[in-house]
Amino acid sequence: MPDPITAAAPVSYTVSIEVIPMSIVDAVPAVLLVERDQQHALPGGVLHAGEGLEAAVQRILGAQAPVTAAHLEQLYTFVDAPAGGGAASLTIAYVALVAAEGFAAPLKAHAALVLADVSVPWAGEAGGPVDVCTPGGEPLALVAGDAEILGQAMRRLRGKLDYSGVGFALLPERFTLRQLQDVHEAILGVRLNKPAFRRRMLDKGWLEATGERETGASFRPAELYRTRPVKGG
Amino acid sequence: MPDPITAAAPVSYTVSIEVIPMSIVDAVPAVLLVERDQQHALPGGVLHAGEGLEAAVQRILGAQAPVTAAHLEQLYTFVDAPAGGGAASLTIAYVALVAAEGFAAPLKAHAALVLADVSVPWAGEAGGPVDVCTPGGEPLALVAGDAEILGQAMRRLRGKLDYSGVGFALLPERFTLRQLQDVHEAILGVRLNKPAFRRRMLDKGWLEATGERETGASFRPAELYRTRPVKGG
DNA sequence: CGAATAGTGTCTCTGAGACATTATAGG
DNA sequence: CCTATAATGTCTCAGAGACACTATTCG
Repeated sequence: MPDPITAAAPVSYTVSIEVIPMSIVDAVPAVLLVERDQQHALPGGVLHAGEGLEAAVQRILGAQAPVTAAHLEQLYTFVDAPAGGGAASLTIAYVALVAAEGFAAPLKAHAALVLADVSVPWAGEAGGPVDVCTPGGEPLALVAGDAEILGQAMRRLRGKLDYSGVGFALLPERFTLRQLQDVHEAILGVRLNKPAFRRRMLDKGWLEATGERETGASFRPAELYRTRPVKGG
Repeated sequence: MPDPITAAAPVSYTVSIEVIPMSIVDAVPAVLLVERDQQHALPGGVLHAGEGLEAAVQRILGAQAPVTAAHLEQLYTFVDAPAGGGAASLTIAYVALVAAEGFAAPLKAHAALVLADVSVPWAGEAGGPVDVCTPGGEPLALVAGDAEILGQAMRRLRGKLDYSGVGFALLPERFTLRQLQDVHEAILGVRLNKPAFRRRMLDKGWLEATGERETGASFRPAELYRTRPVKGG
């Protein structure tokens, strides 16, 4: 027995998307933020008609922070606080994982883009305070709500890190085991044991040695690995 | 540089919610489905204006499958296939975990409600085919899309089971370790080792012995436990 | 050869599975 | 005293941390 009013005219929502373009820069988790009115916000925009969610994420990234996301992941959806005007609205948060080199070009091209280091303490499932600052260490003011989103994103990554391949999305196509370990340490915020980390990664069978080696180092060059194409799907 | 048309009139979406009322019945994962037109669907409805997401979930459950959910969890959001009419719409899927006894009353009260056993094979992250049938073993026809949602729900539960307390939401307030193990085995679809399971659970510190014992069994009664109130938040 | 890092061998410790043994209820 | 299940002790094995040692590149 539906209410006749809502049945005749179901409530309409404006649907926004917010994206967290995230990477590991200098062994620290970092995101791209857009500067607006002295504050810093995640890139975002409105979902168009007939547009897929991931397509919208790509469009918004292209317009505000043109990075190549190696992994897109939906985080969660929430209703926005009513904005006075009264139009109901909803936001869907996405995480976009990018290799570190992917941040340089957009930072040069878009003056409003800012690189921010993120630190999220381990506070169980609930999560503690999220700290965002410039690589220099100056704290940044975040738009209301974005700190919470960043915290959820970091916790999601931590949870998925060692049973899924999300870590690889933060690295270039060829990488050394040390780089992979740096990514894991940055996300987890913990130092890991080198031999144990190597064993675990190689035993998973996700990696393939290329036979090539790092160049440019003044010490023994590390072997380059790539993710192994999974056979059979 | 926003497009003037969409900026003036941002696209409106109708937002639906679908809920998976899930429990473990007779050591098997089970859900409540609504029968409609020879098919079976998850309970669902439209999000009202100014309504919170969890409030909407509770309202929809109350109307279609009145259970007491001990744990609500947002699963994911997707855009619906355009329904001819052209109105854009979006669905948010939720999981509602219920203690097994909570299914009896709504099944009696609502004729359209059906209890269905769910089986989701372990097929990595991608997931394999989802099988839904009556407790008797007869397969049920699901509305398009709902099988995928059920699969995601089961995989989410499997992932969270042993680092979070979700398992407790599927049990009454007081329960035996055997019941807890049955819940874990049902969700994971695997037999677990009894001494190891006991040790792990007790070591986590989430449990508290009540000193009371099971009644009615014709053998040694098991001790009843409850979840320990977490101190300090 | 020295510096710096890659990569490996080995010992130990912890946590889980396997299995057997003891404990306790009803009939 | 028999049966069924609870609860626990112990052995073994696998995975991870700690640590030291070897390997390789540049200057």
